[in-house]
Amino acid sequence: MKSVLELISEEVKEAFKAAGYDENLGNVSVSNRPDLCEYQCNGAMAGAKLYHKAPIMIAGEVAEKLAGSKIFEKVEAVAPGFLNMDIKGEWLAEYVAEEAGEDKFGLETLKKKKVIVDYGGPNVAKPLHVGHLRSAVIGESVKRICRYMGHDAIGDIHLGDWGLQMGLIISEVKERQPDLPYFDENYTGEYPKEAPFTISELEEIYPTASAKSKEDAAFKEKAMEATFKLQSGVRGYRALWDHIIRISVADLKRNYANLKVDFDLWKGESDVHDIIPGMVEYMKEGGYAHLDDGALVVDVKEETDTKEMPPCMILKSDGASLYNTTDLATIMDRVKNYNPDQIIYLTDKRQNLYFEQVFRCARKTKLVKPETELVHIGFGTVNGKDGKPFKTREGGVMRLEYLISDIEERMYERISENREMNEAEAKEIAKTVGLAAIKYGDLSNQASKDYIFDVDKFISSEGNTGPYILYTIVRIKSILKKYEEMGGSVADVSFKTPDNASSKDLMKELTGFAPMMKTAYDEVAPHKICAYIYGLSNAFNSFYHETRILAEEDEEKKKGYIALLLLTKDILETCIDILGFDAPDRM
RNA sequence: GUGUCUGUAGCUCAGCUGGAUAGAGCAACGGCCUUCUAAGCCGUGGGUCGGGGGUUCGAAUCCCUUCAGGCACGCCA
Repeated sequence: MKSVLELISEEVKEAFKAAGYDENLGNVSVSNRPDLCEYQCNGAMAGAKLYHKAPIMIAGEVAEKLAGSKIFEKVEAVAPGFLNMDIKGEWLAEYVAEEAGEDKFGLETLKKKKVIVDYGGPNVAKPLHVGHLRSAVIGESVKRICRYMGHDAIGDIHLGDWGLQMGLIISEVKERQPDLPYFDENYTGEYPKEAPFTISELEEIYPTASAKSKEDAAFKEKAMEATFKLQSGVRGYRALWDHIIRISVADLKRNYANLKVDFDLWKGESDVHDIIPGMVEYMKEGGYAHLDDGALVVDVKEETDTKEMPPCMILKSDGASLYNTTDLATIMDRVKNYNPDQIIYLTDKRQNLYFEQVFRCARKTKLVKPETELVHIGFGTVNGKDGKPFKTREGGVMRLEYLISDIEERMYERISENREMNEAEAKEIAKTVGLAAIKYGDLSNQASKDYIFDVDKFISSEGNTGPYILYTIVRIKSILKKYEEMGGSVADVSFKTPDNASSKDLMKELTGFAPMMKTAYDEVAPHKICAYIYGLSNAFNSFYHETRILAEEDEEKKKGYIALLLLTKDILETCIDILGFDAPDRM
């Protein structure tokens, strides 16, 4: 379905043409002076030079051609050459009615692509912290945007489950419980089904081991050896590793479920371990890789580069693989198993250069087809109110779990102050609203920028916040419920010509959904969705305060209002679902 | 040093493919609940768009330059 702007532009272009000018001058935009008009076209000014004519003359001539239009209520040429337009409420209502009847509110979906979204990226045996929030929250939304646009998007968590950290944990476990069968080289029996540690012990073991390795060279040596043994497939080490993964993944699943983030694939670095030797061999044989300072590298410099571009490292000088190796092997694996048209990575933006190297390397070595899109979305840092990376009051890393429960607690207090409801329901609502507050707080900022994690601001329901959006939805739900209780049927409503400024404004906002989604997808910009629903919520709330909906005596008018409410609610709920959170029924 | 990102109201941020008087929210101040959720709405004040130059009829937006800050630059991930 064509957007309002497209339809108006077509009309205005036609008028430019009829008046003897280039029709490309007829592009229309939403007015930046709502006090003067609803839509504007600046083409006359651009055309002034072309036709050696005063812009106001051109605008005047075009305005004349638009005189009998079925779309416009008002068209005027204003100095120095603006073409100002208002549209007819009648036409707008018809458009909105059509939009409401269309699948996805008239959004034209794209030719289906297979997309892999690589996000999350937590390390096993380490608790999630604020740093993991952005990848999870933005990644989930990007995946949902892709799906809404018609693509087949697969989310992969891409666990960090294979490096030195695993060796560290194994070594520490060995020091604490040396008698476990995993460390007995002569042991041939079955290993225990139960892990020798719990998740909370595991979460303590890793930092302890990590700290120890920094001070104790001998311990680090052991850890590296353990890593090597694990990677060479030593039976006991693999069995112990299985326990670590199983316990961690169970915990991660619980945590991500709380965030309403779900992955289709729980793959990790370990999954490509076996194909690395083959890939390295392929790169050597193809003449792509060469030795440099003892390390195996692939040159990724290009002639057009204006900056230094270090080579992409495939193997360290000691022959060990590294992050690059795993990522390249993962690309190879994904091409083989899923044949994606596009792979999207979400990581901290500090890895920009790194991913550029990896992508260039993958292309140069023909791991991917030339048309396969490799995209890195680098996001900014989460900062505290002091503008420095977010920390607890004590200066430590804030666990995501605690952060979330703190916010839930505060939402619970708010609910208890405002409404009478039983504790169970209040807790449930606090959870829903709290999650929306966090996710919206993150997503409403541009992904690539750093942002300030301000809990007070996020949980507030004033301004561009999650709770404000939810409150708007809850309000609508509440009115619709009452309408049905009064005997009205939501199936039996239809849009009416708007009878005041606020209902017309609301309708205009509603027409913006499809173009906004297209932009949010093109620019991979969830914050555009936030900005849109904030504007829509504002428009609705203004309308709400000006209009007595249920008390309206004219039944037809009332049905028109209800139709507006329904569409507003549908669009808001669709948007928050794409952002990755829900609205409660009341709050 | 090279590259890259950022700099807009006291604070947090939009706007950046050039258009009219640069927008929101918070904070400050003032109004609006016997009526559909006041977690709301309406209003007031508040700006050298880091600085300088250029292109243009017209610049927060494009180009150059400069200042300040963040980040990245082969054996970490």
